[in-house]
Amino acid sequence: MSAGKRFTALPSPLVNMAEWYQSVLAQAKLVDHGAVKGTMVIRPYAYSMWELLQAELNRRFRLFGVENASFPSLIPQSMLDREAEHVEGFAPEVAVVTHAGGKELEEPLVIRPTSETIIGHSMAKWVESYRDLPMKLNQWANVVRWELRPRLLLRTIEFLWHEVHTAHADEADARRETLSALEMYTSVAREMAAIPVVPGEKTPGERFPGAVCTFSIEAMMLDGKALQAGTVHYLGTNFAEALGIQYASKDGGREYAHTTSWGMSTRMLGAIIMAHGDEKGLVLPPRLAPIQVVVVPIGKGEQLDATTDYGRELVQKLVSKGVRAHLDDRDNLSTGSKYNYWELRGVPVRLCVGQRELDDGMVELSYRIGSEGKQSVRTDEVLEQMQALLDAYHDRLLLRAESFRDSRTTTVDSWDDFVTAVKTGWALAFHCGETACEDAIKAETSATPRCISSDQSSETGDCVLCGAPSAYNQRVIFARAY
RNA sequence: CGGGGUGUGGCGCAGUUGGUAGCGCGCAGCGUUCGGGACGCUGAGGCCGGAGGUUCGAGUCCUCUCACCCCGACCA
Repeated sequence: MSAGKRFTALPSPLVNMAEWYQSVLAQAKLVDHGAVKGTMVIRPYAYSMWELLQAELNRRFRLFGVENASFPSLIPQSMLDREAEHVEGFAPEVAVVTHAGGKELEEPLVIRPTSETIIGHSMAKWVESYRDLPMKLNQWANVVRWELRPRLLLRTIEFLWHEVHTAHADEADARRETLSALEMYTSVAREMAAIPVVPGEKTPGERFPGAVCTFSIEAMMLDGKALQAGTVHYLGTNFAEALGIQYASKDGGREYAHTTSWGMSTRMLGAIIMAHGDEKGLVLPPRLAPIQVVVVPIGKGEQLDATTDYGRELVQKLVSKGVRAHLDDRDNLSTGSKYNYWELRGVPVRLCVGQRELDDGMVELSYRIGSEGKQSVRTDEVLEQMQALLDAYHDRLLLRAESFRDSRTTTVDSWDDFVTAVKTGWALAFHCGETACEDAIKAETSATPRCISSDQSSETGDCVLCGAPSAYNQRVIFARAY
C-alpha cells in the first residue's frame, strides 16, 4: 500500500478502530483538528450531512410544537450553581471566563456546557399560567465541555448540537414528552442514519446531573463498542425549583413546572462513519448523503464531451426530481481514480456514462454496498426510479447494520459469558443496580451499563456479577463505549 | 494526571559511526492518457517542534522545554 494513497484497511473489530477512523476522516476530508486541542473544524461536505440532519430534526420539532430560539453562550456562574447536582456534575468540565474588558470579572462566567439553567431562567420569566404550558424551546448551539480526552467528532471539547428544553404542567405530560422524544430520536437514527439504535433508560449511575431519569439511544459501532447517539432527560421539578419556573394552575395555586431536555450532536456524524464504514471508506446513508448519486462520464476527446453533456443532462433531471446528484467532470483524474474517490466518500449510487451507454440510452449503475456489481439500466428507468432505489438502498443498509448488531449482542447469565460477550459486542445481563457493582464491572471488563432497552419483555434474575436480585424489570445492556 | 509513542516540504515517511537534507503521494506547467487508484518531462515547496550546550561542523550526541497521538481515569 503506497503511502498517502489508500487509507488503512478496516481493522479487525478486536483491534482499536481509531486508526481507521482517523484515516478515513483525514482522507475523505470531512473534518480537521481545530486550533484548540480537541476541537474540530467541520468541512463543507460533512457539514452538509449535518445540515440534512438538522433539517429533519427541525421538521420533527415542528410536529412537537418546539420553537427555535437562541440563548447566550456565557452564563453567570451563580446561575449554573442554582441546581446542586447539576453544578457538581459539570464542575470538572466547565470552562470559566474570569477576565474581560481588561480586568478580572466580579463574577466569573461559565461557557455553557449545556443550557438548562440559562433557558430555564428565561422560561421562569415567560411562564405565568398553565395556559403557557407546555413551553417547548430548541436551540442550535455550540457548547463546551473540557473533556480530559477528546476524540475527533465523538467527544470534542467544543461541539455542535441542538438542545430542546420543555416545561410542562405536570409529571405525566412531561414524562409523555420524554418518551415521545426518545421515540423521535430512535426514528431519526433509523430513518435518516440507517442506524438501528436501541432506546432505553440509563441506570442511576449514568444519569444526567440533575435529572430524575435519563434515556438514551445507543448505537453499535463496527468494533462492537456502544455510542450514545442521543439523550433525553426528565428533570422533574429540580430545575423549575432552582430557577423559579412556576405557573398559576387552573385552581389558582402556584405550581412548579416539570421540565425535560433532549439533545443530539455532531457525534451522530461519527456514529454514521463508524457504524457503516468499510475497507473502502465511508458508507453514507442516502438520506443524509450530501451527494446521493454521482455521475461519471467516461471517454476521451469528443467522446468525453458527449458523455459529459449527457451526464450533465442526467444530473439536471435527477436534481429536478429532488435527488442530490453530482457530475464528476474533472479532467485531471482517471475513471478508476474517480470511482475510488467517491467510494471513499460513501456516495450510495454511481452512474457511469460511456459511449456504449450513450448509444443505447443506458447508464451503468452500481451501489456502494452489496454484491450486485454493475448493472446496465435504461436511463429513463433510472430517472423514474431513483428515489425508490435510494429508499431500497437505505433499507438494505439498515438491515445490514441490524443483523450486525444482533450478531454481536448476547444474552448472558454467567460472568464468564459476560466477559466474553463485552469483548466483541454487547451483553444483555441482569444487574443489581448498585453503583459499586457497576464500577466493579467496569474495572474488570471496561464495560459499562449503556441502557435498559425498552424493547424487552419484563424479566428478572440475579445480578451477573454479585448475584443479588436484579433491580430492574429487564436486562441491562452492557458494553464498552466511546 | 499515570503508562506508551511521535515531532523532518501540504500529507505519509527515510536519513548509516556527526560532514552542507532525501523519497513517495499531492501540488503547478506541458504533452500523451482516460471502461477500476495512468505516464513522461519540467518545476515550486524545508530555520529538520523550540531553547541551550558539546564540536571545526548537529536532523543525528547531551540537557531542558513545547506540541501532538495512543491506552487509562472524566464524559453527548
